[in-house]
Amino acid sequence: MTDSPSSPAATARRPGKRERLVAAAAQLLHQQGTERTTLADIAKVADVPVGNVYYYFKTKDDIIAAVIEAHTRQITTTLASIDTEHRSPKSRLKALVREFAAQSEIVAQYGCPFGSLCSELDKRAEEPIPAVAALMRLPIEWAEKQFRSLGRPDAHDLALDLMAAYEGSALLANTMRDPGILSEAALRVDRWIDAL
Amino acid sequence: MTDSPSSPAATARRPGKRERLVAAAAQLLHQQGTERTTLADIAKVADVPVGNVYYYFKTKDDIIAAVIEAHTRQITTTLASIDTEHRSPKSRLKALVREFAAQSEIVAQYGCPFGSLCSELDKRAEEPIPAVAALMRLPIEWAEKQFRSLGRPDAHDLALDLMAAYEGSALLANTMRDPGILSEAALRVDRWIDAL
Amino acid sequence: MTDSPSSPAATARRPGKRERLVAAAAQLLHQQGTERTTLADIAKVADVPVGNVYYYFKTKDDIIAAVIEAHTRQITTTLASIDTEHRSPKSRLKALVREFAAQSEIVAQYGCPFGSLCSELDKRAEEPIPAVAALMRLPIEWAEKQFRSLGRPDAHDLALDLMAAYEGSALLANTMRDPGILSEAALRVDRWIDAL
Amino acid sequence: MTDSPSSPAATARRPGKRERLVAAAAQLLHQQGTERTTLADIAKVADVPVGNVYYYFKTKDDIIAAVIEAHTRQITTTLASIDTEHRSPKSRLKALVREFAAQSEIVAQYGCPFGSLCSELDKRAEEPIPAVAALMRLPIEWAEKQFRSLGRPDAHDLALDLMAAYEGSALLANTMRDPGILSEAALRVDRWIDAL
DNA sequence: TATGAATGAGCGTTCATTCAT
DNA sequence: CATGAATGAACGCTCATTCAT
Repeated sequence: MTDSPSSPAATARRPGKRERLVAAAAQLLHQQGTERTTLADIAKVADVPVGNVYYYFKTKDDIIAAVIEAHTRQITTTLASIDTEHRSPKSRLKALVREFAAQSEIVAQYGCPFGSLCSELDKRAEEPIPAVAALMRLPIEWAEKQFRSLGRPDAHDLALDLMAAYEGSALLANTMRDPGILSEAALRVDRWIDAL
Repeated sequence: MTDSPSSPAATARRPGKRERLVAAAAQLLHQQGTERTTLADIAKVADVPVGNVYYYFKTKDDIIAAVIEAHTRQITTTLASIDTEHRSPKSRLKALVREFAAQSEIVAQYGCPFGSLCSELDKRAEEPIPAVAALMRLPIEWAEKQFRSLGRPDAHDLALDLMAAYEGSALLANTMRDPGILSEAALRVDRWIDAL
Repeated sequence: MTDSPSSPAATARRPGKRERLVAAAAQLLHQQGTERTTLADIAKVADVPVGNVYYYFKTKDDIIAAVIEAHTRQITTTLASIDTEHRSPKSRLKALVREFAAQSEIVAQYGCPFGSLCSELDKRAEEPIPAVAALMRLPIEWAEKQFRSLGRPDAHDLALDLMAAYEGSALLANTMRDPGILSEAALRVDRWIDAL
Repeated sequence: MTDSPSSPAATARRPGKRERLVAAAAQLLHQQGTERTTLADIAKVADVPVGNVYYYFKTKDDIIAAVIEAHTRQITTTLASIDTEHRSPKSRLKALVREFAAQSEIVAQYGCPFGSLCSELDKRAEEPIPAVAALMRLPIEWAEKQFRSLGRPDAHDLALDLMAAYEGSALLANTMRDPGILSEAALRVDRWIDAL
């Protein structure tokens, strides 16, 4: 019986505890915010004893950093897969918009996972954390590239506007607890892209 | 001894302890966030003894509510004064945009005072707080009225887009610590209004 | 009924809670050492709720600093009272030795309160703490002055030897749990002073 | 396969894991004290996996006991080698004093390794630990023998005074961070021995 | 034997809130 | 009205010790 390549190792031990912790932290940070989420909360959701958390992460900030990293990776993956599955810049941009709109329900409940994290972490440190800014920079730069492919000289501004429209609509949708705000904004952005 | 009824007392104590508390809270909530701001912080900035805070506000949530109320009042005042000073819907909308852009420096440092408050308070309670939503609803409804005056049947959507553009740009400006993101977005919105 | 001058104030409140905390800390630091003494220990002995400790002392280090200060004050007082009650340098020095010898029982159990504190605190910080060194410097300088009054040009060395003899004997007495080691060493120092 | 019985194993592992642990513990106990030194610290300095420590030592107290034993052995060795290399009691005593003075730099930094250990361990247990007391008793008894050889009936007291002078000076040197205090005290003791 | 991982009790500290005067 | 003091629950974090392999 060969070891399936997806399983981490032959050792039956360690069923991705670190991953579970990061996933639990990401979920709780999104739902409760950084300050209201305790390490005990994270440990409980991940089903890991509290003391054991510190074997994987030296401080709470380290867990937060891991969550940011996980988000960054997810964004990168999503953008790469859009690049693979779509050829034209317009269809790529619209795919991103669709991706955003697909989360409208959860965003209306808890806000944009990236946006609210950026907002909160800004208050945690004096200096801005580069890794956090990357959460916004990555999709902006990607969108800019698409707009440039469309021959737009104002590609950077368009990318900023696109991202701002999403983050702003996410905030409004969350504040009003109305997913429609986000999904309808997405529709308008979609038409705007078509009209470019 | 002719103590005028409007003056607080014969004792030379500064007027408006409550006002000072609310102002201090508003400032600190903006700069440090709700969770990282302690009542002791607020009391110190307001120069009020800690124990005395509870004479004016039963709980921390009450102070936050007072801050929201103060913000609401300020928004109302601003919109009213725009109404007074400008006649045409377009110049009114552009006046609001100018108002937003004027804060770009402080917004880049601490985020939009209203937006980040909405974002944070969403995580503080299960149920959304109507007073918080009003912070967004008020300018949206006002803008909607202006767009309607311009004869736009999609006035509501335009108002949402306007506010989303501001809040989204504020978030990006804060995340990147770049006031230019906000002020340049304002320029584009300005031209967009002109072009309507 | 006049307010007795020794009572702190007319307010019946605050029966020297801070003093009780410092006294409890001094006792426990002596008996258990700095590291093994918890704030809960101190609070319990002082009969003060744990949370309340932080009203008086911001950190554990602050309590330790207060204990050092209390010790410093006690040393100063003792030396001053010896100065008052004795005229000749020799009888003063012998009074100090008597003071040391009087504590032989408790020193044999827990070590010299000053010496063991110096020893422990040395390991707590990179830099030496001046206030700690004063615990040793004060009696040394005082003794030096007495030896100088006796016309000894090597007054400083004699003072160091005197203090070293006490601290060394205290350590031996504590290690062997034998108060006799300290009290008999004191007798020999006494004769040594007489013979000068 | 002729694995000589004295060589640890065929695997090229470094010899003396246990020895390395004791050496690391001795060093860290001296520099950081017993309470501030963690098993992880010791394991890291000894370059031994944490989990493996417990194969050699059941508890932290066991490692401490091993350090005491190592110190005891070292003292015994030193005294024996002095006995070998010196014939007269006086030159032997002076050799010990020289031994003490040679460590003045490190003692000024971290205290006497034996003295501070005695001081700390006194606070760790209710009952005094005989093995700890031996750290002091051994050199005292050795010195007593030398003084007795010199025909001194007060040999025991002289030995106590000698050791007390060293330990006391070590404490002062450490507290003031001044190696000179110890080395100059050693000079005076040297002259005192000569004058006997 | 060897080792990375696990565990839980406890530590120093914070803070919203209450109380006595 | 005003205020310094009091309170306790909880938080982030540490660490000696144990466990599974």
